[in-house]
This record gives sequence, structure tokens and C-alpha cells, in this order.
Amino acid sequence: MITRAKYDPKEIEDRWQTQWETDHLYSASDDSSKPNFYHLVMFPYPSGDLHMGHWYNYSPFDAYGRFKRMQGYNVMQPIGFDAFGLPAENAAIKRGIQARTWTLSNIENMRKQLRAMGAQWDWQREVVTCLPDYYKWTQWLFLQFYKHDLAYRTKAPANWCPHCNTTLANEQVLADGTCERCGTVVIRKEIDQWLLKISSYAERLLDFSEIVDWPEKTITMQRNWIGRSEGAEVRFTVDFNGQQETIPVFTTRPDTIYGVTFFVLAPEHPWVDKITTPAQREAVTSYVSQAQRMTEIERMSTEKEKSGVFTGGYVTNPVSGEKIPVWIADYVLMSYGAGAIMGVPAHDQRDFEFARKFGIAIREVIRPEDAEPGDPSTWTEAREALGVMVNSGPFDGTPGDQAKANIIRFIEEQGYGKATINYRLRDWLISRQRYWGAPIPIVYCPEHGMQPVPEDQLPVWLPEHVEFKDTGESPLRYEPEFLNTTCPVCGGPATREADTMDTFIDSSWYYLRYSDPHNSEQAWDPAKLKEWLPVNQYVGGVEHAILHLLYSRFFVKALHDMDLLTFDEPFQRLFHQGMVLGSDGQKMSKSRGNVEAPDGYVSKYGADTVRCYMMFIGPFEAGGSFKADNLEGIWRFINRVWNVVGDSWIETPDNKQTSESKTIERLRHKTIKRVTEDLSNFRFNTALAALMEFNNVLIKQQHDDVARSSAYQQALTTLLQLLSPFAPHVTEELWHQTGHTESIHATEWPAYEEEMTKDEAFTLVIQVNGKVRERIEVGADISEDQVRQIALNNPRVQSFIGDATIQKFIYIPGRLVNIVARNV
RNA sequence: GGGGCGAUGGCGGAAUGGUAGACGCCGGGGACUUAAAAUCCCCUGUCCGCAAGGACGUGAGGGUUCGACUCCCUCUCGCCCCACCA
Repeated sequence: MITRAKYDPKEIEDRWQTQWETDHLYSASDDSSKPNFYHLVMFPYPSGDLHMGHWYNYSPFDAYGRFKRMQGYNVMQPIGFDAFGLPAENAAIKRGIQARTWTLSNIENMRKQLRAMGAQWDWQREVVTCLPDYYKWTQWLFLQFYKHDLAYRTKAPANWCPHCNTTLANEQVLADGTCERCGTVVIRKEIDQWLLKISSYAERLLDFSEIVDWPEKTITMQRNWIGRSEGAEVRFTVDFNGQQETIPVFTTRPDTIYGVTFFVLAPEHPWVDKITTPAQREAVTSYVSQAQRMTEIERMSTEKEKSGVFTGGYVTNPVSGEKIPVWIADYVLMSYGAGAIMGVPAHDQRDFEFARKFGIAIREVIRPEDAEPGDPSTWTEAREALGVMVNSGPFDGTPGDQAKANIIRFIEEQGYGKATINYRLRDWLISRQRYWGAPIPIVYCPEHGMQPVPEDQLPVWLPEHVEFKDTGESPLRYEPEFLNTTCPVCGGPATREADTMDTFIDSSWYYLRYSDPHNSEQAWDPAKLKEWLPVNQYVGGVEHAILHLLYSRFFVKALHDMDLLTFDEPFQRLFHQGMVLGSDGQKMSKSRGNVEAPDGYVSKYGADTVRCYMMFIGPFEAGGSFKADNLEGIWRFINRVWNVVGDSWIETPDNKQTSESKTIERLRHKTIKRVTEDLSNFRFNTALAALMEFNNVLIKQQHDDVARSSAYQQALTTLLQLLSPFAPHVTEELWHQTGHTESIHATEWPAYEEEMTKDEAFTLVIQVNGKVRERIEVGADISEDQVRQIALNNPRVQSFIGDATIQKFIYIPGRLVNIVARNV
């Protein structure tokens, strides 16, 4: 028995957090004899406070990291802040505070909150993306992409407010397509912007073979996002100013080429202007400007009825030689394929709808085997299935499995086009006409044009104090000290690029920097990188399934090709946590009024209770409702652990072996097995349930003789160790109170013997015709004959069998028998 | 429109094709207390029954099986992702 106070989490937690920090208990060494384990969680945006979602995410994450550490790994579990981005700018504008000041004070606050969780963060490796010692290397990486032709500048559409005269981020455009500042209708405007050539990695990004364990769902989402489709580029010919010119289209159905009855250009297509006849010019111009006003969301809506305008122009189908009318329509997107399509209404649903609306002919050119000729005018939808070619001149009768290949061969021979593969994936637009981001390290010289900033002049310093204009324009455009510089080639006056980088760039490489966070000479030391990367386990929200995770994979593959990395995939294992919801089962939001902040609960119950509760809500991947009532259950559990260890621990246990002590010992082994397996599989809720059961048994027996046995005393020790990843403070405190001097978190994870997890007896369930009729305790080593005898001689069982004939006797060893008996 | 996930007591949830409801919350009863809180003990799926016990029961309907929360088919509802990609 220990003389001790009532459980006081506040005092215990503060004390141990300080002690762990003093001891650098959680700093991962770069050269350890233990195997390295890089355990990463997506770093937070410093919005001001840790919310319930952070606690929900980080609690089990940390428990897993602690489990791995006790299993003998040299765990690196870093944390940092994704600190650039729009909210800081908005705060700057709204409250007249500098973005940097706002961000850094939020970080300071969140550091305290993160410490209060008692997680094993390796604070010595912290990265903050908005600080020059980090963004210097973000800029350096941009230069590497630039050098390798993976970064380029071109005209690209941006959300543009004509009133404010500035670009807008997607989140600054309201749902109705107006500017959040002034209510003007936002248009899409082409401006000079920077892009990264992620599209040239499309094929490589479809290869997931280096990945160890990712959710299948996430892989599918990335596959669909990349959107590979095989098909052909076909060049339609056009007479322009007496010249034969061509306009290419992309199609996945070259076999339908004889069914082309119209041709559609995207409204932004360069040929629109050239092909439109004077009679149609007015209608075309008005349609184009209307399309320009529409936001991408409106335009992509499937619900919308087809619209379009005839240009008056014609192209020639290179295969059939037919003259085809040219339309423009917004269902054709400039950004996909060739920005132009061949319209085959009989065999494409969208073309079908378009043709119906505008009275364009529908011609059947593909027919299912053995089918009668169809009458397309009676169809209610397009027939998209493959089939035999008909109405296709010399190709008539070509079977469906050869049709595509035959047409492609023909157009390649004739020089009308070629087989191609198209990807939905577009290049990554990284320019932001914003202040709070890493400046793009480029200067513009009147003499020498666009020039990269020499690497030894990095970082391109982001001004810390700027003034925001009412218009919402980036203040960098009006900051002469930033803007004016000299040309790296001639030394003459030059201007800096005023765009900053997308914050997704910052987060595409932070996990690399953690391996060597304070290096001022290089982005990382290749030797240290090799020690830690790739990340062994990555945990983060499913909302990042596409962008962040795809960008990071692209970065790693590109840097690999530049010989800067030796691996090809950043994250071996990936886990998506679920979302924590309000008590009403709805997403927490201010408008619903169901937002709960964790801090109050932490000061009331302590971090250990809140951590455990987060893990007890349900399966980690499923998320669930936060219900304050249920915290009480965890609070009681931890108090019961506190009490039973405090009341029952003795310095000198006896070594007597009794049947009770053997039962405890078996339960100890069983519990170790359950908790070990559950933790390995991220099943934190059932692991805690196992610990509660274990604890309940120990409490039940704490006043019995067995409590003085070494088996019982060892059970107490094991309970603390198994619980320590979940509740690190209280277990550490009890560990020391029970005579240990080293940290419980530095101890080895308890081992179990398989043999000891097996019971000596079990409850034999006896079913008659599938219904449970009797339960009998029997020895584990019982034979099938014995089981048969016990079952058939049991009076209750006999009464249910009655005079029916036994047809089957099924015995599942260690579990049950089922006697199938029927009246014949 | 396409794809995915899910539906189990009053609630959160647990169950390698083998005892449905572990663990916890809420609720009820009791002990302790002058009293309350805390704590401890017992009960707690529904229906019938004094009880012993029995019947029913995992969104609905069907199927496979000695046996289905679990596997297959159809449907309903909910959530998530993608969405005119040629």
C-alpha cells in the first residue's frame, strides 16, 4: 500500500510534462542501435486553438507511437505548423494585426495546448513553414523544379473580381459566384501564372507498387483523379483563308467516327474566333462571355441543360470526308483533351442530349451483334456499348473488339492522327496573388527577361510588415523594398515576382525537413534523410486523400529523378482517422451551435481522461459523436486504476501459486495479447475495453489473499504498462510510486506466451437444431467422445430432442455442439 | 448520374460463419452519509411468466448453411467522395 493523495491530474500532468521535456525523453536520436520508426501525423494549421478534431486525431496517434517505442523502435514523432495561408491575411485585414504576429502568437498558444496533451512530440524537430529558415528551402526546391523544366509560367484562368481588380481564392468566391468582399459577379480571367508539371508524372503516379499499406479507397480516389483514358487524337481539317489547316480532337471512341454529325469547340478554344462566320459572330461572342462569367462549379454541373451556339463554320471528317458543322458549347472543357470534340450523338449520352436539343442528326454506326438495324430517332438515350461497325463505309462489319484498333491504324497510316492517352490530371497551379506565402524566387529584368534568383541569394525575404489595400490586392505589389531588385545577369534594375506559392507546396515536403530541421546549409542532409525516410506510418484526414497526398508523391518522384532522394514514395502506410462530430451526430459547426472545445474538459478531467475518451468513442477510422457524459466513464476508470494500484501494491509479494494466482496470470497474458493486437491494428476502443475488464477483475480480488501473490502484483505492473500509451501521465506517476525509477515509457512492452492465453476450461454450448439449450463448464482438453456423451446424456438436451431422430452431431472444438434432430 | 461506406438495446459501441449486445454511458434499486456529492454492490434488449423458463430480436424481403450481425441477391434509409473528362 502506498500513502498517497487523491488522484489530481492537474498536478501530476504538469509535473511529468516538465520532467519529460527536461529529460528529452521523446527526442529521436539520428543514430540509434534500435530500428528507426518514422511516425507522422499531418501537421496543423495554426488557426488559434486546438479543437476537438485535433484531440481526436492526435490521441490515438500518440498512443500508437508510444506503443511502437515500447516495442523497441527508435520512434521519431515530430510536430510543426503549416503556417502560411489566407486566414492569417484575413486576420491581418480584419484586425489590423500583422499576419506574422497573428500566426506566431497562435503557434505559441497551440504549442502549449499540444504540450498539455502529453504526447511524445519531438519538439527539437519542430518546423514552421512561414519562417525564413524553412521557406528558404521551399524556394530552393522551386528553383530545382524550375531548372528541371518542371515549373513554368503561362496564362491560366483565375477567379477575378472586376470591381476589386484582383484575383480571388476559391474560398473567397461565394456560392452564388460573387465576390465575398463586394458582391460583384466573379469572372474567370486568364493571367500569367506559375504551374508545376505534375501531369508529366501522371503515369508514374498511377503506380502504387512501392506503397506498403494504403486504404484502397484512397488509391482509387487518386486513380480517378489522375483519370487515365486511352483513345486517339484525330485531326479534322478546315479551310482557313485558303489554307488546309487541322483541329485535333481527343476521343476514346475512334470506332464511332462515321457517326460524327457535329463538332464542338470549348468556348475558350483559339479556333472559335477564326471559324465563326460574320452572321453568327454576335451570338457566339455573347455565348463566350456568358460562359466566362460562369464559375467552374456551375459549368460542370450535370444537372444543367445542354447549351451551345452554331459558329457558322465547318470542318471535314478526315475518315468519311463529310462536312461537319462546328458549334461551341460549355460542356466541352478547354482544359481536358484537345478542348474540342467530335459529336457522336448515337453513342455518347452528352452528344445525344446536345443533338436532341438542337435538332442535329443521330446516326447509328455501332450495333450489338445480331441486332436489327435501329431507328435512332426513337431512342431515349445513346447506346454507348461496343459493337459491330455499321454505316461506316469500308469498315462495315468490323467486330467490336477490333473496331477501335482498326480505325486508329487507319488514321495513323493516313496521317490523320494517332493513338494517345489522356489524363484528367492538370498541371498544378501554384501562383497565388497573395501576401502570406513563400515568394516565388524569380526576377524580371527589362534586358534579360525572366531570371531565377541565384541559390546563394535565398531566401527571397517576405516583408514582415505590410499594408493591405482596400481592394484586396496583394500588398507585395506595393512594397518597393520587396519589389525592386537587381538582375542576377546584368546587375541592372529588375522587379521581383510578386506572386507567392500555394501552401500545398510547403506541406509537400515538410516531412523531409523533419529529418534534418535545423540545417542551414541544405534542405536536408542526405545521410539523415536516408535514416528516416520514407515515413513508416502517416495519419491524417481523408480530406487530403487527393491533393496533399498526391502532391507529396509528385514531389518525391520528381526529387527522386533529380537525384535528390533515393526513394520513390513518401508514405509507406497511411491511415485516415474519422471525424469527431457534435453530440447531435452532426459535423461541429458554429451555425449548428454544437461546437465543443477540448480545453474545459482537459482542465476538469485531465489530459489522460480526454485522451482515453477520444480513443473510446469508437473505431478510429469511423469517427463519432463527442458526448461529455461519456467522459465520466473514463474518469471513473482511471480513478479505479489509481485506487487499486495505490491500495493493493505491496513491496514484498509472496510466491505462493494457487489456482487463483494462476487464473490471474492467464488473464494477464490474455490481456497483453488483446491489447497488443488491438494496438497493432489501430483498434484503440477495444484495447481500452480489454484494460477495463482486466482492471475490474483486479478490483474484485484486491481484498482477497491472491492480491498478495506475485502474480497479482505483476498484473498491476502490466496494467500500468499496457495503459501507459493511452494515459501516459497517471501511469508514469503510479509507476514511480510503486518503486520504479526509470520512466514507464522507456520500459519494454510486456510479452505474452501463447500457451498462457489459453483457458484451462471453457463453456461448452449445446444447441439443439441451432438453438442454445444448455451451457456446461468443461476442461479444455475434453475429447469429442466425451463431449458427445455429456451432450446426449444431458436431461435438458434430451427433453428438447424428444423422440426425434438425431441426424447430425456437429462439434466445434472449444466452443459448441449442435445436435440436428428431426421427426421422420 | 457514378463509386464507396454504413444501418446492432434508451445511447456510444463489441462480436475468426458458432453463446448477439463485451466495454462504457444513461436509468432503476440498495449500502455508506445527519444530508448531498463522490464511492461501492446489484439489476438493466423486447414480450409472456410469481418463478423455473419460453418466445422474439442485429433497417426490410429473399437465398446459401447444421448454424448468418457476419456470405450472396433485391430494396429502403443515412453519410462520404467524384461528377458534362470526350
